Amino acid sequence: MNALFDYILQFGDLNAQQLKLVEGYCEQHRVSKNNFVVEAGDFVNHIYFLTSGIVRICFFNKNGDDVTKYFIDENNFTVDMGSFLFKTQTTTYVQAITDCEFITISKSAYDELSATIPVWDEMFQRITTKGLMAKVDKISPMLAETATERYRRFMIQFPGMVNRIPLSYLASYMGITQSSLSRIRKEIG
Amino acid sequence: MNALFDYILQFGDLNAQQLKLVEGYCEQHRVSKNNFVVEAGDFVNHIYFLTSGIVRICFFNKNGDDVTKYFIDENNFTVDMGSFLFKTQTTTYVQAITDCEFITISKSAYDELSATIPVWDEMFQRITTKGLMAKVDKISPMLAETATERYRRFMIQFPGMVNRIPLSYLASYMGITQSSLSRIRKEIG
DNA sequence: GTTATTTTTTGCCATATGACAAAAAAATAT
DNA sequence: ATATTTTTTTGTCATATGGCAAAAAATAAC
Repeated sequence: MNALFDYILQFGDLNAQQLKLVEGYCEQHRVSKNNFVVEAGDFVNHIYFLTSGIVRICFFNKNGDDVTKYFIDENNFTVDMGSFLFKTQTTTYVQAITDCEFITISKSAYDELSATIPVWDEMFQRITTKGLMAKVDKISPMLAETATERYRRFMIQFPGMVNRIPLSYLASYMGITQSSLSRIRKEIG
Repeated sequence: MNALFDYILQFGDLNAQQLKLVEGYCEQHRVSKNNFVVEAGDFVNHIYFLTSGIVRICFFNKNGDDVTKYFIDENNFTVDMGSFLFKTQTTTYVQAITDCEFITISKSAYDELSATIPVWDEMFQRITTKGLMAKVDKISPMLAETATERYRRFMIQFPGMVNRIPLSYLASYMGITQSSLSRIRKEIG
């Protein structure tokens, strides 16, 4: 719970009373390895703050390939904020790569907090915007890099995550085949 | 001006009086071909709605290569909303690829509108979020595609833009060399 | 219209990555 | 512990793309 508070307090100030209020709306949620947190077609009606584990965001392309868009690790929101805020169907899956624990807040709870805490919406606008900007900034340079550079960057950006993610997922995130990634890893060590 | 109104009214309702108010704050701005609208290091203090022309968003990597992140065409906001809203320095350049015309709203005007029109902030949150999501959705699948597929997708997503953009920019956007793109284009026709 | 400059195309060869299949290793179930 | 399944590595060859340089074409300058 502290992790969640630490996180959101970066984006705005809440007093002790407000934090208490937020805490009252929080729920615990567990998803075990390989299960889906959210599936394409769902209307997302919770926000998920990941307190332990790793999830991946993926979709299936027209050939049926499972393509990983990105990974999210501890102490970050995993949700498709767009779907949550705009009440649209998601087009992506959120899958637990390891056993995961979340703190969730339902849409109705979110709306009540929004009505009660003046800065709530602004905070979540910031969280959403910043999260999306971070994604753009991570993905965008990858195209101009070789696979080896992407792998190096990934190891730097997510130290410790590399060894917890199946190679196939990481390869599809990097846009290369599993075999190639295996060879790159062998090369680099 | 109508194009701007059409655009923002997708994201919330404004009555005639409010539109009048917005119009009063709008300014015209022209940037001629190859000039920069915004440079890395600037604090962005206007939002730019592009009414004619094409711009590209780019940055320079550590090797000094000029890397194009994406293109924006008529009737879209070009601004780095993150920098605008959070008053941070941009890290990217916005360059006019053709002669461009913009409608701009200054930060101070924006803030006054924000104070006067209740739904203003919410509308721009939506515009920002949606714009960022669109970027993620465009860039994200590219990694899993071959260069040829990327080019085909680009032609579909931005019909008419292909022939107004220098090859070198388009190539760097797609993460390949100009020569390769030239060959792909020859192949496809 | 001619010249200079920029942009695009092409040629040649090197290298990175893909496709497919099989072997090896690791994880999981019994 | 053993068998089964999943994941990773490796082998072989084909193909896509890069690097570099020069030619051709298009654009801009005079």
